Amino acid sequence: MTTAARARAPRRDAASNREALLEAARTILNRDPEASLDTIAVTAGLTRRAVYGHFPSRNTLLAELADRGAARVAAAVDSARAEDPVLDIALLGRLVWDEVEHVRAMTRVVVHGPLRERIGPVLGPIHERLVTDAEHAARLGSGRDDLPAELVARLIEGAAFTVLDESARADLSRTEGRRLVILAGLGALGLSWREAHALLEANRTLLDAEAHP
Amino acid sequence: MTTAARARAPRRDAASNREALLEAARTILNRDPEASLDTIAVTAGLTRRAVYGHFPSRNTLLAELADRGAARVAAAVDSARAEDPVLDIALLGRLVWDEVEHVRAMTRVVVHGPLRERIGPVLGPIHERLVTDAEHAARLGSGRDDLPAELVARLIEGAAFTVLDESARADLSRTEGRRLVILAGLGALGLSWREAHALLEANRTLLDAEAHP
DNA sequence: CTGATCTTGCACACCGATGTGCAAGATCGG
DNA sequence: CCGATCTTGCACATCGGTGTGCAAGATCAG
Repeated sequence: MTTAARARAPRRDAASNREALLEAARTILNRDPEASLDTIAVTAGLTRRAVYGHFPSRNTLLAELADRGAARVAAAVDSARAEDPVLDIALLGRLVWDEVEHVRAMTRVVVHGPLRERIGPVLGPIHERLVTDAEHAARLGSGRDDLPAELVARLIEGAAFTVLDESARADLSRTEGRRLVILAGLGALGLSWREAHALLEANRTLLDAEAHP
Repeated sequence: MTTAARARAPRRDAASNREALLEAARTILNRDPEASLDTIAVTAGLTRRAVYGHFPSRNTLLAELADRGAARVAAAVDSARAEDPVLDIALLGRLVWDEVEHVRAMTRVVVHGPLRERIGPVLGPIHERLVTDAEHAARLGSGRDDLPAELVARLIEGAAFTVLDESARADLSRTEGRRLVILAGLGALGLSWREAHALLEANRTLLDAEAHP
């Protein structure tokens, strides 16, 4: 950058160790979101002291982890969109679910903790899309009209988190999680369970392995 | 108890200070569940050191707080029961809501934190009642049949916590909270929003000031 | 092989929290 | 008023965590 360029390229295990730290943090924090830096370092095969050779502080590590996750979710969310608002909410559930189900226990902490503001640029648009869908569905008569769309969107988000908790507790399969997060979301939107069930039957791709309608 | 009886009755401010500590803990912990013992003591008009004259440890204080809340919830829950399972779930929502809405932020921490086992005897029966209602409703065709009753019960509980979070965020009124917790619960059970709405219209006492059907 | 780069192991300072000991003081009961 | 009871203020120990400094060693690039 400035005057003195590096005399030599960095050792190649520097990058791999850095990745190992992020990977270990992902694993450990998903088990215990309050885990100490030492636990993370040891899991990565390093010492706590060595961490500070890669990250200036604990928070920096966590921030980078959150950034990566947020980027993946953002890309997934932008990859597809449905015209019908009810279908779009189901689709949104599936897209987000696929990106967060492998960090189930961590998700709530990241979204509701101090890192929330950091991933705000990702969360905001998702929330707005839910609000738009909710009021669109209400106008069409397919979604509830007895609560403000803003509130409906929050109920749907809350339902998704409940499924996240439950799936971490009961160790649900990926497909079961998809189904559950969609059913719970549509229930919050005001659909009867038969309607939600029928929608899933009519759109089997929502549960399929790789679907980008 | 044993040989040496107290020479004199305890000072009357001992009891009142003890109550002040519990009251302060309720207030402070509801704002910040991680609040320090010092904050609680000062709020009660005492010193941190004085707390140990009433409680042997921080945890003891919290435990007594949880016990009192649990006792109130247990009494409320046992005060009424409806024949129809759907109506019973709505009723249950209202009964519990009225007892916990004044400690909104604290509820999730107590139920999901280390004090959970302490209030287990209260939580257990409520959960069982929800499960029974859910499978009963499924048999009648009024509740969802596409998920195990155990899971449906958890979704209903999760919906209630979502409403709790939202009500703390948006400072909803007591009545709005009642309505919301019932609607969210019935949505998780699989009712359409029109059905849920109709049920509330047919049972206005669910939202009334003092109803014991 | 040489030397830069990375890791380690120790040390330390710092922070915020809980829990105790003890003496002096304030407060209330009889 | 006397004395038991409660509160205070201080010091201290303990614990677990983060962040740094420094020297010695391991590791890898060239």
